[in-house]
Amino acid sequence: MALELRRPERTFTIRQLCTEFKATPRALRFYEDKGLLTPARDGMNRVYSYKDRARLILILRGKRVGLSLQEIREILELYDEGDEAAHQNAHSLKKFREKIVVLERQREDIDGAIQELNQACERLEKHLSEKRPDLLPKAADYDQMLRARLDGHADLALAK
Amino acid sequence: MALELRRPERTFTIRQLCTEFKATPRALRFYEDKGLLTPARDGMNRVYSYKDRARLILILRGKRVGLSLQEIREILELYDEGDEAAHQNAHSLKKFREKIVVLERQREDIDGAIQELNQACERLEKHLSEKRPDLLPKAADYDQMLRARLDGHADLALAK
DNA sequence: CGTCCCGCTTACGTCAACGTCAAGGCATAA
DNA sequence: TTATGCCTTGACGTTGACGTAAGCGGGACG
Repeated sequence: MALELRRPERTFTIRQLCTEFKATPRALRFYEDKGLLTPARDGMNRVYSYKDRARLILILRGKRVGLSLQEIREILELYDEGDEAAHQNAHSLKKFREKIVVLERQREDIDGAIQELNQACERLEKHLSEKRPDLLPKAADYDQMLRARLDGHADLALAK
Repeated sequence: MALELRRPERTFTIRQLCTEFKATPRALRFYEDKGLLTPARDGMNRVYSYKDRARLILILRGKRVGLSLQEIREILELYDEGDEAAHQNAHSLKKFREKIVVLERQREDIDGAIQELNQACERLEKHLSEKRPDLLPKAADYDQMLRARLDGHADLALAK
């Protein structure tokens, strides 16, 4: 099935991409409005290519790390216009470097936040095990959590 | 000076905190509106304690990692009600664990985004060095960047 | 044949996180 | 005294990223 998806001539409907990546048709059309996607058309209907799908993956990940659609568009544009407008590109270069700095700090922040949440969890578990051990999560719940985590990564696995 | 800041009885005006953390008074009042901060008052004026300042640090970092003010409030609430409502805390525990999973994925996303931005930068630099080497950043600019980065971390150094 | 279900477009609504006035209080400086 | 400056509380405006509803066209199903 992963092989199916990888076949370059393969195309997708809007709904297929939406269900695959848990987006909405409205969102994809919005991205198109903003120039981040330009799917082909079959009559009126949008037809997304394998490349469009790859762009969508980049868009969604960009969003998750806090990039604006505007910034994401700049990155995407860089990918398909190998050339032209060297002046603008100098500007892009500066902005990208700045963004990298921001993201690196963001990663530090996330590490810190994870640490603190872990500490908070430990405190909570200790508190609960003393006062209300009945409310502590059971082995079954933990199992459930692991499965959820894997589900969350399913699209990433398909994406590479 | 760091010792000054650490003295627990030390208080802060709204503007002091704003300049220290590059926020605006409007933002701090907004956080108060939403229940994330509850500074004391001297007449009409807000008086922020050392603890308020610590909360603000958590708020700002929470924002940087993409938490909503709502979520940040939940975390903060957990910090000062060490007790009571064990049932609710069991719920908090679950939410925190989920949030940790989200953050871990987010860190992966950030690593990927940094990689891509770096690649994009390399391509841009190569492109520029061939066509418009005059537009390439100079050593002075790099110096400037490093200074900016250090400034950005000054508050963190004071904060810990 | 009607009626779902998709899909399309256009247009207005919404929500978070503030920004931006407006109108005024209190204090210090000229 | 007036002026300057920081603080206050509303109240309304803004921006980004969509949601939602209205209205139409086209296959598929019963």
